Amino acid sequence: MALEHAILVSLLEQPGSGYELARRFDRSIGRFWTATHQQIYRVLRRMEADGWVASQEVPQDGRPDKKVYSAAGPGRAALAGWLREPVEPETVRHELAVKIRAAAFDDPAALISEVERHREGHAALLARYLHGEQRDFPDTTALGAHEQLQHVVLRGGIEYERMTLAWLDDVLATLRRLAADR
Amino acid sequence: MALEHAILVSLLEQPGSGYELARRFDRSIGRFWTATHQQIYRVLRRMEADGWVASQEVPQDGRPDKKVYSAAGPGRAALAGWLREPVEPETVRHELAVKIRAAAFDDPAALISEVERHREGHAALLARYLHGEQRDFPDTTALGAHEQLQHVVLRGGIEYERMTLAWLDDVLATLRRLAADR
DNA sequence: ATTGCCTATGCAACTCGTTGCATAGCAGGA
DNA sequence: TCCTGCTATGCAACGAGTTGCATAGGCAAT
Repeated sequence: MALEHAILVSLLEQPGSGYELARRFDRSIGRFWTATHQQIYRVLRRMEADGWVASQEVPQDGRPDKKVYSAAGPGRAALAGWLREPVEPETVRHELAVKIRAAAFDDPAALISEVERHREGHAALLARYLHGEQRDFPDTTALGAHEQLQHVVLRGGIEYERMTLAWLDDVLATLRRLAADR
Repeated sequence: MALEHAILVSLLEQPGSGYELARRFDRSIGRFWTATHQQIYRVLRRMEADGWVASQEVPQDGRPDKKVYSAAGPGRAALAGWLREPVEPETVRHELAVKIRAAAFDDPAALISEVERHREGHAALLARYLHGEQRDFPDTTALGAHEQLQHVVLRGGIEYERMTLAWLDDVLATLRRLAADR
């Protein structure tokens, strides 16, 4: 289970409430590990019971109180131990790829608009990543260890999106060729 | 839920038993949708109850009997309907990426051998994909619709592995630089 | 002879993850 | 004014997915 570890990393980078964590997962972390707010709240309670994180009630005016969590000693130790254990290679759940193979048993043209929609989503995400890179890493010559590691993960996201865009163009060309042949 | 649909596609391409499907998921399909044999057996039973697939007992000598499943009419219809519904973008569960960010709070050098191990795995997979491409698509000028769609999905896998290899080299260079700086 | 692996299917128990709903105050627009 | 949406947390129920184990014959190597 890596959700605990992803939460720990996020809390070490910056303490926050369950709600704030959920938004971080929606934004940056979500490309590598997704989680809904339900999962996050449940895991946070378990982690607190295990002493991995500590929480503090923070009253706010104009909005509900929040419980701000931060990583505790045992959590850091657990993270260090996990770092030294091997992990499985990443898994991908790619429904669109299943659909493309399925299109062989139906009309390939029916998939074109769907693939175009996915292409737009990936293009928007790439733009957001590139914008974030400009903002957070304007000068790559003088970065600390922390920033260098964040940056190399971001570069992974950027390259993934570029690759995916090029592939979706390949898919679209194939589907259009097949549609024209009929 | 796309497991049903992935199974249907696989059975349309070639009928087979639960055990055979599990091996196909381990090999080719597994890069886009993973499933254990447990899940496959369970879903096959449900699909048969729903009339999506039909099965036939096949006695074998020297090994246990098997139940060979094939896609039935209602299954094909369900697949055609699913093709016209939008699906979510793919999700990635990338523990290694979480680890790389976690390394900022520990010793980055501790990750080097792990990343090298992952690199080897991806290099082996790329080699297998390229070998499969040579074997299954030696002449790309005269492919049917079916083969063109299979090929474009395979090209996606190939490009994914190439991209990942390049990124892992980038990660290794970063980790080694950080280790040398200490 | 025993051990381990492959084919083939399945049960039981568990954890992971999603979906729908509820509460509750405040802000902003039609 | 009403409706929508944001912040903030949580319960309950369900479905997806994993892990451990069981059966059972055949094959190959030690």
